[in-house]
Amino acid sequence: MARSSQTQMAVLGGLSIEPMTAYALREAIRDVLGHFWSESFGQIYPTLQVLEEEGHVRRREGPRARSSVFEITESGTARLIELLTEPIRDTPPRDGLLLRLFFGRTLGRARCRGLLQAARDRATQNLRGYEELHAQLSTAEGDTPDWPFIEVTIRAGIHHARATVAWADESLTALSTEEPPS
Amino acid sequence: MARSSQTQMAVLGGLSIEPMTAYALREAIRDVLGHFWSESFGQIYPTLQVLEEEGHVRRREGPRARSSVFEITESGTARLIELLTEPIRDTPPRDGLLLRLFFGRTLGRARCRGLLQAARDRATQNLRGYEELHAQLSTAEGDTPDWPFIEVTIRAGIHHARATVAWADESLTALSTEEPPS
DNA sequence: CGAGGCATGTAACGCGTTACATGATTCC
DNA sequence: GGAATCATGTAACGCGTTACATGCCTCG
Repeated sequence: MARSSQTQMAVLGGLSIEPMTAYALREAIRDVLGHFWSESFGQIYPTLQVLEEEGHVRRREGPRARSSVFEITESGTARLIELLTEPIRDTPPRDGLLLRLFFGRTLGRARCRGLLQAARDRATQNLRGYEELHAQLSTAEGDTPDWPFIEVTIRAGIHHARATVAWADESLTALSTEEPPS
Repeated sequence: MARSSQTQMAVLGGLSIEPMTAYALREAIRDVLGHFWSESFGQIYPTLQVLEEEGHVRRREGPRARSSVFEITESGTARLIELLTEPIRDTPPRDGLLLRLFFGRTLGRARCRGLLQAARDRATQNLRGYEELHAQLSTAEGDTPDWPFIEVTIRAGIHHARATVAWADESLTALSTEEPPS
């Protein structure tokens, strides 16, 4: 009974879609899972070694000398389902933007508006990113069984980005006056 | 030039609104900042000691023996502004729900729908929580200069909760068929 | 033949949580 | 007088990031 690992979930999950090198796995996580997940090299390599020892992944010769392509084994798939079924461990929230806005009286209205505008810009940019990602992946993966699930995660990003834009607009209006109304 | 600390920001910010004991500070952070921030005892106490040594907070006799009420000093306010002005350090995202849904093919549609339904329920519950919080604080703090900013953070929660509900509904529909369409 | 990207790993460090440990006060 | 809550702190541990260290391969 190995202890639970979120990194194992992401690694096994990635390999369940397609065998890859550790390097490619990291890129895939960054580019595709990037808006809701992250893993660093320092986690991925040791995790792959552990998974190999436990027989959950198999190492094959890679495209170059000293490079390896990893593929998931049957026991790895079982382990993945086990991990996926575990209760979600929610990380304590830490939103630096909201924390700053909360203390907006001290920070000042002008700076708050700056932060809100920046957040709005980022959100619209993200929105475009999601649309690109959706277009790109729907042609590449559109007819694989993974696609409907991938799409769900992208649409989560879209919904949240839109909500952020609406909230930022509303808040910019609310904080528009330089001095609070008497 | 002390190193940046997110905990210092939350602690000084809390005390900038009202002097409190460490215990009350933790409760305030949990109850009011809870939906976008968290601090644990293990952080709050050492941070208060550091801030006291640096002269950013002052310790006064508390309501009981061996208890202290902390209040922010002038240099503490300056330090708070300094911290508030620092660029936002965004924590790498880690959304366990989206990670599981992404690997939904392996997890199975039924379980995905379960997760989505649970997320939807939680979001509607949060929504109610925000409304309560809004009502409660708007009477308690409604005419303080902090209120407009507090309201902005609550409305962020409301917007995101609504977005989550809409996304969950849409996704439940998308994943409603037991077998993928041929 | 050099720059940049592919590829693999290790080690140190910091942040933050959890669990532990203790005691005062209030309310029933 | 006992339970719950207020109150203060410490210590160990784990997770994850960052920085470091190394080398191959391809393209221009």
